[in-house]
Amino acid sequence: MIRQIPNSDANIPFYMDPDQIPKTYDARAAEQRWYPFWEENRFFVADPDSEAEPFCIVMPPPNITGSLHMGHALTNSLQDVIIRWRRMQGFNTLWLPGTDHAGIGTQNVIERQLAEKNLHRKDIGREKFEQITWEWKQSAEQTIHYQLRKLGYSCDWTRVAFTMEPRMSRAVNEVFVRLYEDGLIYRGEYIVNWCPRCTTAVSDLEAQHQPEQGKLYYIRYPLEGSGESVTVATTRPETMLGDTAVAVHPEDERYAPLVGKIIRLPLLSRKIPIIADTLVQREFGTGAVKITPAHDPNDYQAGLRHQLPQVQVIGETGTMTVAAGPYAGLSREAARRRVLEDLRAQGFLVREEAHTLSVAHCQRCNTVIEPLVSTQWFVKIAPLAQPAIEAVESGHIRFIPANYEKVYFEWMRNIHDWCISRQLWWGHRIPAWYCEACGRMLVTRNTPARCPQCGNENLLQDPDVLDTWFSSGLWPFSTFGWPDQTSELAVFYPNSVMMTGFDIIFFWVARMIMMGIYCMKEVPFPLVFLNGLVRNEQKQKMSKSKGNAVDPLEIIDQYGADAVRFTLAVMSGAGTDIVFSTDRMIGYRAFANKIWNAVRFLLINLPDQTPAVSREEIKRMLAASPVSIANLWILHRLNSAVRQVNAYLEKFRFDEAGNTLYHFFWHELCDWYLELTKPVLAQKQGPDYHQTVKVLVYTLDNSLRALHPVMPFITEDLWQRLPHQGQSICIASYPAADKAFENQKAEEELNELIDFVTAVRTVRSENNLDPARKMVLELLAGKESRQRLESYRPAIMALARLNEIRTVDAFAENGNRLKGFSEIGPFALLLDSTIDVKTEAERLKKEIQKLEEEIERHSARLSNEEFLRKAPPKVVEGAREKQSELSEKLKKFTVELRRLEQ
RNA sequence: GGGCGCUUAGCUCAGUUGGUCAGAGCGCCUGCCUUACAAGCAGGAGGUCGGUGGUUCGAGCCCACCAGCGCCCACCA
Repeated sequence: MIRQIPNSDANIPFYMDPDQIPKTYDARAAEQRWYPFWEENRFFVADPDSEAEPFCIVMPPPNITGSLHMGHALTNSLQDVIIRWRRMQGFNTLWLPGTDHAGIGTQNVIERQLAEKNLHRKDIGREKFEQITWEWKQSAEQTIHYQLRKLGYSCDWTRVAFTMEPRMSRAVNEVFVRLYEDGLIYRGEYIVNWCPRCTTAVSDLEAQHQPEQGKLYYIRYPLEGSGESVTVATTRPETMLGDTAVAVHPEDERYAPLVGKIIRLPLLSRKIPIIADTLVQREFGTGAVKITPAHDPNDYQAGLRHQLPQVQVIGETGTMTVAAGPYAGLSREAARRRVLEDLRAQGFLVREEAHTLSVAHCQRCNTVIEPLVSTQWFVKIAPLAQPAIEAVESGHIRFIPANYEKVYFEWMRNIHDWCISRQLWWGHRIPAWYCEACGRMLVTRNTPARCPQCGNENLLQDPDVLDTWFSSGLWPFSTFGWPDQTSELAVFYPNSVMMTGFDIIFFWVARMIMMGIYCMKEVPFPLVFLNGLVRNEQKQKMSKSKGNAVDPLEIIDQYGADAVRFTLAVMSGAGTDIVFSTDRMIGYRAFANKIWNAVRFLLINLPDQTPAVSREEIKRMLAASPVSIANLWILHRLNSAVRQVNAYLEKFRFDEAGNTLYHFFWHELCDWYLELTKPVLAQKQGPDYHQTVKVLVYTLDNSLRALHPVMPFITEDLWQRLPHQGQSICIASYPAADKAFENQKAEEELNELIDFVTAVRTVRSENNLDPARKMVLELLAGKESRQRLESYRPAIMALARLNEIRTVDAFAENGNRLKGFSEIGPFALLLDSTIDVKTEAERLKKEIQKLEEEIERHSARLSNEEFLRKAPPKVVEGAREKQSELSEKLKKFTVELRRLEQ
């Protein structure tokens, strides 16, 4: 029978008949089948009018600079796990997807494309450039959305957002104007980080410092009117052309007489003063520093203190200005070489020594940052930072892992004003206009018609755009239509949790917190979960710029989306990076196959027309009639696994949640329970058979639902074939623990059975007995043990491959027997051939030695009076019990060994 | 210069408030195509938890120092 899935690709057959279901899981088919089904049935669409408790995550919008990489797959897989889990728990769940225009990043992408055609953006003009970039945005966004769907993410596509769409611009302008009116945005001339290649200012965060091997050059500056001179040390000799002073420490006795004297700057012969300023460190270099206010942040400040002129010798594109005199027109680098040559030739270069320095590079293009004085817009950050710090201090926002709170505080407490203007073409235009007639500046929400001062209608908008993170910072509320008071905003702000990479705490998280509190008077989210980075197998950070980024689609193609998701989830420990490992992918692909075959096993054994089994039905069954140990046990273990998984997900412990599910499903459900049901299923009738079918259906149904948030495709694909209630596993309920299923006794008894079967298998394996060969087993057992055995008998016979179990009061002396020990009692496997006495004795000796060592450790503890006196009674008692258990076992082993050696 | 973190089986890592925690997965060794699954099944080997000292009846787990390694922030020419 082939069932047709509504809205799904008709070319992919969906077999219901167990005989037709393939033996291996076909991930591609399941993925193609179910995503359209989910989306078209609107399972992921949130309803702001719902009565249910809201649960909302706004997706960190990926940059439209390109396609998604494994880092996106990681953070979004974790988000989808949480979102799907909460949705199944009945929350009114919203995961809002979107993309970021990524101002400088995207502009660079387009500029590189133009460069391939030997074009500069100025060749085509701003309008054309914006048009091309919008076209790029369309295609990049399409690719990203496709990738997100392939990964199975359950986002609400009816609410997809983009940071530069009109409603976002409205929010951006609103915030800008409010901040301006509150005096928190100002415009002015300051020294900023300037990228000469991007020809824009960048923020401190975008200036990335890298250690570089350079030189410290000692240059002699002659004093005016005397033969004396002062030697300064610098790593950037070309900036001497812009020197307007030399500074010494005010308490430096060596230079005290020189303060106030005039120096004649070499090469340019400019007269500059010697000043005293505490910025100078006496121990460094010569204790005398050249001051270049136009090209160094420290010197800039010193220049202001001493009213020094600023001589800009390096221009916006990194070439020397006319102020550099004979060096004008040279690049920074060429100018440095020429200056050094000339200094050397004229005897001013005293010496040079190796020196490691920290050089700032543009985050986007890696060009060396040039500090330049220019007119920019700034956000006054301290008043915004203060409440943002308090929000975390007071616990209104918590970080997971918690130690990132320290990182956050460290940065927030030392924060500088934020340069938000960029001399770029791709971004939100700054909502400021200048009157061409009177020069009046207007900061307004909407484009003004005329100058309120002089009535002139010729107003020019500020050509700059905003730092891309300005709009990202509004994401938790701008996506809901703010500044309008929409119902979405009322329901979904604050968001429930912010999940993102730790590398953008400062860029993004901190700014969202500041902006959220400022605009909404309320924190944007109570919880920040930070995931690690994805590294390659050489532990290097995976990134597009390094060229080692991996497209998730390729990996999905090889292992299936569910295996990729499971691997990422289970590998993301608390706050640690994850090392991308194909071995793990292979392992979890195998897990998917295991799940596939477990369900296939059930379907093969399932009578036609078996109905779905509810929790209430199982509870009634437990209350009404005797149920086999195996059934009691698996219900107990499922319940326990479910309880743990829920607890782990509450704590965002994806690794533990994944491991719990994996271990339960494979090593409890498949390894033991399914094996235990085989003899029962073979009966085809009787109360145990009917109960077992029910428990199997119930257990697999619940297991699939428990696994669904991590492995959505395979679980839906299988669940649809099981007897089930409801349209899709996506909106089925998530399993929850229930005390009615707890059964410690079943656990103990089944552990006893497992111990017994394992003991028999061990004996067989260590004596190289054919695993397939059926054997006769004798069990030396008292009354109680015999009773126990009866309930296990068929299971043990099947699992240990026995054709008979005899209970005896003593082992007969005739015939060959292999002895073993279990918690139930000593047993013997009957052999028709001679056993290797020596091998068997060796084995026993080894066991005995192990036991003796363990007993030794315990008696040492128990003979320690202080342990007995100070340790909690529970611990002492536990140790005593263990001790007697071990001694008992040792006795049996010793007896057997002695008998063997006779 | 500040701050954060890591060092546990060959590899990648778990080890929550100190007392069955010395664990998992992969890899390795042995034997099996046992009618759900060879992307499988059964059995097994392997670590004095970086070093030293301390606190404690008891320490991968707490403290100190030492030795490696990594990351973040920072205006030292």
